[in-house]
Amino acid sequence: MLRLSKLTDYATVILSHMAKNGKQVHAAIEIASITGIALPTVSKILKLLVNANVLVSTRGSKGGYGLARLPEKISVATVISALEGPIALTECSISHQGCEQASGCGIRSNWNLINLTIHNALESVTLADMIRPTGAPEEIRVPVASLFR
Amino acid sequence: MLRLSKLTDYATVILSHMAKNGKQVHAAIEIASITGIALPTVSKILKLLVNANVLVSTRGSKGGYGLARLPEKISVATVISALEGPIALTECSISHQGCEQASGCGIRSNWNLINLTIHNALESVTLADMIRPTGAPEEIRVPVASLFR
DNA sequence: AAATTCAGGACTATTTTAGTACTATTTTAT
DNA sequence: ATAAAATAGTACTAAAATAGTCCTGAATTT
Repeated sequence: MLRLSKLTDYATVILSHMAKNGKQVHAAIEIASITGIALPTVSKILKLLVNANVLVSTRGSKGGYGLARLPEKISVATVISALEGPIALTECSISHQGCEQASGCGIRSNWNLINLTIHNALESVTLADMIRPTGAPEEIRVPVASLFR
Repeated sequence: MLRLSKLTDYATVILSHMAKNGKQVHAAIEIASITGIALPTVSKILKLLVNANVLVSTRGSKGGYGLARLPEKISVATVISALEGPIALTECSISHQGCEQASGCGIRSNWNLINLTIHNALESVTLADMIRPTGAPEEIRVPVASLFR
C-alpha cells in the first residue's frame, strides 16, 4: 500500500474539524477531546502544521490554533508535505547521492515525471473539497472498483 | 515523504534490467550479481512478481524468470501493488472497519477520489516508459522545482 | 501574579520493513 | 537413473522508521 502515515491521516481529520466549525480559535485540548486523538499527539501535529504555515497559533489563555487561510487555499499536497516532507515516491528523487547505480540508472527522470503527476493530483484537492458532503453523486465519476483490479 | 518501500524500488530496477536485455530467461543469481542486490532479497521480489503475474518462472537447470508480457503492457501501478498491496493512501480506503469515526467521517469518499487519481497516474506509466533514455527533453514538460515548493 | 496555552526538544516503545536461512520441489543433462 | 541447477515456500531475526509521551520554557490574558 502506498501509505500515508497515521499522523497525516489524523491531520486531515483535525483540519476538517477546524474547517467545518466556523470558530476562529481551537485549543489543542478541545481538538483532542473531540477527535479522540491523545493530546500529546494532537499537539505534535498542530505544531507541524504551524511550521508549515497551514495554521496560526496564539498563546496564553483564550489562545489556540486557527486556519492560516481559507480552506479553499489549503491543498492536500501542502498538508501531506507538512507532515511527511517532500512528496516523492523514491529516495533518489529527493537526493541522488549515495546511489550506487547513479550512472547506470536511466529511471530517475521517469520517476520524476510520475512524482510530478501525483503532486499535481494532490495539489488540486483542497481542504474545502475534503469537507464537502460525502458521496455526492456528481463527485464520483469513475467506478471505484477499478482501483482494486 | 509519500514513500515507496525499498523492495518496490528494487523491483523497478530489476524489471528494467530484464526489459532492456532481450533475453527471455534470467536466473535470480544473475540478476543479483548485476544489480548488486543480495540474492535472497532478489528471490523474494521475483517471487512476489510471479504471484502478481508480472513474471513467469521456469524451474530446473536453464530455468529462470522472464517477463509475462511486453513491457508496454506492464504498468507501474501493477508493479507497486504487487509489492505493497492495493494502492491507497489511507487505511480506511481499504477496510473501513475498526474506524471509530466511521459515522462522523465525511472524508472517506473524497480520499477515494484522490486515490483514484493517483492510481490512474500510475496506471498510465509502463515499464516501457521507464526504460526510455533518460532526460529526453520532450519528456519533461514542467519544471521539477515545483515539486519542492 | 497566576492561570492558561503554545513551543521545542528529548526520549521510549511499538510496528513495519528488510534481510537471512533452511527445506522442498521441479526440470534438465549426463 | 541420478546429480545438478534453479525456483517455491516458510519461518525467523535484525534493523529502521514511526508513533506516541513527557518535560521544561515562553507568551498572553485576566
